[in-house]
Amino acid sequence: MTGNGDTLPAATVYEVAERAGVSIATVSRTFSDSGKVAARTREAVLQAAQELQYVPAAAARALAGRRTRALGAVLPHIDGHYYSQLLVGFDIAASELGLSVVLALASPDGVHSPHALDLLGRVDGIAFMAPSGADDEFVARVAGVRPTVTVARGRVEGADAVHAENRAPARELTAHLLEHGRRRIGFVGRPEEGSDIAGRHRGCLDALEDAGLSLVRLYEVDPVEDAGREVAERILREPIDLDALVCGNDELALAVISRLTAGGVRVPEDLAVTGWDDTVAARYITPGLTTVRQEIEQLGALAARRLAARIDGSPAADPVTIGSRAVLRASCGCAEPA
Amino acid sequence: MTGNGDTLPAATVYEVAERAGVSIATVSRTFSDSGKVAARTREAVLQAAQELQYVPAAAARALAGRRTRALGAVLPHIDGHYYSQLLVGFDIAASELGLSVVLALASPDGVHSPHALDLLGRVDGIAFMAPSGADDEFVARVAGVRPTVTVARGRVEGADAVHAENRAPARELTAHLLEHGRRRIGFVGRPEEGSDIAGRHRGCLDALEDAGLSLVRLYEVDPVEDAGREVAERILREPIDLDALVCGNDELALAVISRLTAGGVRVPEDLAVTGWDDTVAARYITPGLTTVRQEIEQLGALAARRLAARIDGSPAADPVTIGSRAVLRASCGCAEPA
DNA sequence: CACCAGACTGTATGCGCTTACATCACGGAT
DNA sequence: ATCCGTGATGTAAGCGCATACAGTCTGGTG
Repeated sequence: MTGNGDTLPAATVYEVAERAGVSIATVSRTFSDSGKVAARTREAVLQAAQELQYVPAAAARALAGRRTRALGAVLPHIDGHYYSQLLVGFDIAASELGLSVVLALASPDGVHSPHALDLLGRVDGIAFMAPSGADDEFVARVAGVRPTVTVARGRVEGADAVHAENRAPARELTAHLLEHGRRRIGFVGRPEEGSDIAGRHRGCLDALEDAGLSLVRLYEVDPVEDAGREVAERILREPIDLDALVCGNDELALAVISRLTAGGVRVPEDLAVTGWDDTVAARYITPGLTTVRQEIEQLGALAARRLAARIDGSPAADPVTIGSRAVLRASCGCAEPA
Repeated sequence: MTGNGDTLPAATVYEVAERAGVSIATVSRTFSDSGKVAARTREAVLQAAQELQYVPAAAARALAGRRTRALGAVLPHIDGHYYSQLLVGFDIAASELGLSVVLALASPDGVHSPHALDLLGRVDGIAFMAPSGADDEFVARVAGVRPTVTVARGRVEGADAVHAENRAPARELTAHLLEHGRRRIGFVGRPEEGSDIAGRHRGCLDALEDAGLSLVRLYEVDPVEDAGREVAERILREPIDLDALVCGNDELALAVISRLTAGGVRVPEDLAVTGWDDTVAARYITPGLTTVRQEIEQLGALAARRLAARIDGSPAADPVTIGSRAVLRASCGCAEPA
């Protein structure tokens, strides 16, 4: 038999109060440090609490205080750099604000489990970090009843929005390709209304227009490896006159490069390729992947802070955007650095 | 001005009860489907609830029901494949059991924010997914008062434990290296008591012993890219007679290969290298990284289910281990597949 | 036709905490 | 000496729900 198996009932304010020789109100005040407790008393309470291993019951606090002190985070249940960083930033910022984070992973297509609703009863505000999709309606509904922030999604009435910069960097990235002498450019990714990839697509078109050119081809696919491989295969099968491919994210770009290279296409000599996100693999593939790095953690932190502000009564604010910077490696045609 | 800014106070059982023409007990029963409600009544309640956009307040349920219906997950705040998958598995399993997940990220060195304590007041059970470290004491303390499960950590009295298989696969992997004719093998990673990497190290030694050999060198470093690069640099600087390197994880292996290759060492011809985790980059680097793949999601799911069982009264059970399988690519000396 | 077992539903209590409001002690101002 | 402001603490009333216990109503039995 390992351990005692059972757990003793936790101490309550009453027991702490009795032990410290004060009333429960004083215990409560001590733990919510409203500053209204004399130093001596405070010490005594803390001491008693420590001895009893007292931890305030969040449920009771939430019920009495009418706020849960928790934030909800909805993201697709896929692993990967982007969402991990987002979540890390969100959690750190939330915990700095004294808020807990409750998770609600949605399936990648945006369908929520019935428990996504439970979330509403658990938190003071919700951040939607999954890409726009089947849950648009749900988001709008939530935004009507709780402080809500969307992360890199289409605009929702009543919700705050935070974004990573897409259009301008995409424009620069594409312009960079043009400087390398590329002229026949294709884009890989589905530019869905309000999504990150739509912004990247737009920026790519901007640069092209600046140069009096137009996009040779749009491969409208999901931003996943499989889709990237398929695009590469289509290119190998029906060669078209393309000298650069701007991919909506690194997953696509990596798969494209890998498959194309295996098929005999030289990257970047025959075809330059760029990605977006600066994932780990981007710096291990050959040639190194030229991509865009963003402070996704900051984005997550921003979301948490906006939510907290809304909860504290601030009105919804204008969308906020965080910056990004290109990481030039070899896949665009630059010389591989030492 | 965007949105109404304010949120209406949420509906309660009282309002639903009144609208449906029943008592609050019936509303409560309907939502906790204890099966004690007549179909007609149930319909009426659901209807009323829908109209009022009623969502049960988790805090009140928790307080009255004496259980939060939430699990806590403690993991280091680093991004990466492994922890994402773990969390995804944990969350999916938890939500299938009707439980929410509250996050508590600890800094990578195991130091918890003061808010890690809050977690105790918020959940019915806690899973520690961060590697053993500065928080060992905290884990033991939690295990004394709440159902607790450790994931890939050293044994803790009173806590359940789940692990991924390490020793046996490491033995096989090393044996595979021996089959390739390698004899002078080194290990990269710090084999800390009870950790995954300790198991891998042990398995590596097993295979060596089986063959009457011994480890040529142990590079005892943290399992991160920087450390891998430093090991590679040390090897370039002070060449030692090594023909294979078993790395504690992919991060190390990738960094080692990358740096070594840049320094003129041919992998796998001069030196074979293996990793662990089968991260994304493992299949994009050249040569493809031979590594071990594990169903980390399953591990997370297992943790959630054990916790739920403990909460429902089951006693602590014996540690559980999930399997794994080697993924042979080219870095071990195998021919690169098509 | 009286009686009883279910099957439902209602009443009432309390989960552990926050927070208005009341109380009290104390010291300076008048 | 009296009055009153100030700061510290206590009192008590819920917060929204689960649930034990007590009805109420049906239909089947003897």
